[in-house]
Amino acid sequence: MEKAEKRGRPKTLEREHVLQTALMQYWGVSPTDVSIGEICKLTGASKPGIYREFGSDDGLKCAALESYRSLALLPLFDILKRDQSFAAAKAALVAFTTQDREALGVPSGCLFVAMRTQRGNLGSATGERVDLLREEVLDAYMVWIETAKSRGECSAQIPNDAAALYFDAQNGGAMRMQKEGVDNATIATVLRYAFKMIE
Amino acid sequence: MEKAEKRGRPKTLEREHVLQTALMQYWGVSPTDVSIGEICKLTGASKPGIYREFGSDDGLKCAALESYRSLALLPLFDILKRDQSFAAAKAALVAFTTQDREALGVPSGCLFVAMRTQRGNLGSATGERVDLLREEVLDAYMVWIETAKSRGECSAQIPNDAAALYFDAQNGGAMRMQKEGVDNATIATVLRYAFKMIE
DNA sequence: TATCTTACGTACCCATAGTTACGAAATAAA
DNA sequence: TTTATTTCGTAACTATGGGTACGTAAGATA
Repeated sequence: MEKAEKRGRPKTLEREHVLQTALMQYWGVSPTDVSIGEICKLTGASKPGIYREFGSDDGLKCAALESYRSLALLPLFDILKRDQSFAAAKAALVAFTTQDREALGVPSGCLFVAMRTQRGNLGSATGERVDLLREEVLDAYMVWIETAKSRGECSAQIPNDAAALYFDAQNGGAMRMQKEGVDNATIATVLRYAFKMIE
Repeated sequence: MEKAEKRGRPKTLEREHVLQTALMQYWGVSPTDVSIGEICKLTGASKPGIYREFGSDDGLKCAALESYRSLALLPLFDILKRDQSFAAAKAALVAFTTQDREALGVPSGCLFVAMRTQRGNLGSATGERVDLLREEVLDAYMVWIETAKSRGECSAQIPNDAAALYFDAQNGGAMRMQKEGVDNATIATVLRYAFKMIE
């Protein structure tokens, strides 16, 4: 598994460490308020080192977003795609969204939501990735609702695309509340009421 | 009405013009992505002139927020306090939120919502004003719901504080959708479904 | 040992943004 | 006309942040 010894000076930059640090900072602080210099201080990496590894600020953010997708978005997709009742999925969504972040050692709020509101301040690579992810999320919601309707578990008249926007908006609202310091129990209450609507 | 002639060089800085320009920029672009220098270019005012008039970046933002309150938040409070049925008020909220901004010559989205998400990047004066306004908004929703319940127009079991957060979240979501380019008709659909929940 | 290759990191460049020092200009009062 | 007063705006200062030039270190190969 070890890569054969290559020529030249061996690389010492810890890619994963830098990436995880960047992710946590972007997530916990804000994707547009954490400088490369800050990441350097926190990881001990040098600026040129980070640029060699990620190409640019945009590249680092993009890589962090990709990590975030694996970490926080895939579980969401999993809930929506899992073979379970509409009601069970909604409950799982509430539970997932209002997890105790502190206990999990993970920041509150949602990096993806933050990047969407900061869309205009992101580099092209990250920005376009955000757009794609948005599509992916809305699509996942839509397929989920479609399935629920076809199974007769959801008889709401709302069009599927509007319903997808609706669920996405609820999630966004929950993340914003979390950032504003509303406690998770209250957020869960709000979400349950919001999700009760469509059934 | 004209102020008596005062000593010293007469003031030439057009306060209202600067304030309105700043408001529209903060609103249309983002409160944290418009520099004083930009406002200067747009209004012809000089930097020291603006500092003399508003004290600081924080002061200008705070003044702009105050203007925004009069322009966009008071009408909201008016809807909530007006003597009308719960259903009528909800309809009015939807209509107000999804007005054709272009036709009104006003940016899409909501400066107050934007400032809330940017809370950490605001100066102390603006930041604290934002906090106060948030209280004011949540309070207005709460009184409104309380009244509706006491009138028997709303029988939802949701606690009043959670309901206030709920409506606030819906509004925030709508503003975000508007910024992301979702058309007002779709937003109205989503909002109507969201508001249908509590009745 | 000499050379080629690759990565390292200090120190810098440049642009932007908030802020202000300060001399000039304009007006009323003396 | 001189003086006191008030505002004006150019040109700076300082800090920050994205990005990089370049000489050096560390290993493989010859």
